[in-house]
Amino acid sequence: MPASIPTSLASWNVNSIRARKDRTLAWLETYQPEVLCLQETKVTDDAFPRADFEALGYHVTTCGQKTYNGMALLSRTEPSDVIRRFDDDDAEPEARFLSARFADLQIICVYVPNGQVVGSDKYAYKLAWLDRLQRHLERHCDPDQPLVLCGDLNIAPEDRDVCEPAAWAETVLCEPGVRDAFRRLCGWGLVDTFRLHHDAEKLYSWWDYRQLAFQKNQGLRIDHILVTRTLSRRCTRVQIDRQARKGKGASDHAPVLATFSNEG
DNA sequence: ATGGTTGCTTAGCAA
Repeated sequence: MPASIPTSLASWNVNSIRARKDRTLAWLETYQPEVLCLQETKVTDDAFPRADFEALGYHVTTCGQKTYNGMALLSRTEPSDVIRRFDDDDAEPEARFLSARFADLQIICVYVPNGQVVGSDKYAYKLAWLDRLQRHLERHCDPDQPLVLCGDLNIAPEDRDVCEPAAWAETVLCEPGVRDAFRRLCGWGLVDTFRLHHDAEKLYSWWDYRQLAFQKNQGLRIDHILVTRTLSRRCTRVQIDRQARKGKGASDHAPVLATFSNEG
């Protein structure tokens, strides 16, 4: 078993790293994952509060922009082969794709476009973006090698991932087009680690700030850790940390944490 | 009831 396989890896849409810095630092100290993939950092690379995370012993790899989107990879070891934005388009204005290598392990962190409303220009962009992600995997990655694709996919893959499936069915998080895209990613060779360990369970990773959605548990599971076969065999546990969504000053997303063993 | 909440940036957008 390669030594580079992390014992644990997490993904969290923090909805601004500057607004969530203290919560993120505290969470890291508690769970101490090998890698934490952040989305919606909402900050340019030069303004990312990297020193605070480096002080905890993490390398900080950012792919940010002003105001919107943005990701960061916090990791115990330093990555190589960092790719920011799809490498087939240097002009891509939105920071939504960050890929890095840790020895023989490839990690791709994504913040998939939300899409706003089915039928809108933004929704067409979401579907096109998901196609580009699929193409990236097909052209540049190997499903037989250790690879993690994680982040805010803005897709609830099945009805069991949705509080009220009928009410959400025609929204940008659930309608058939995005669920097809999710299935195509899995068809390439990815496994939804959460469903390895939670079958019929309805657990969510995002709750709207409005209408007391969290208190009423009106959520959806749209944040995912997908892995190739060689890693799914070693995935021993996946948790969604609801605790982190609680209280004033929380992100509207909870972190997802996957644990791996070195035994295959 | 087309609302409501949050963050960034400062009235409006995105989620």
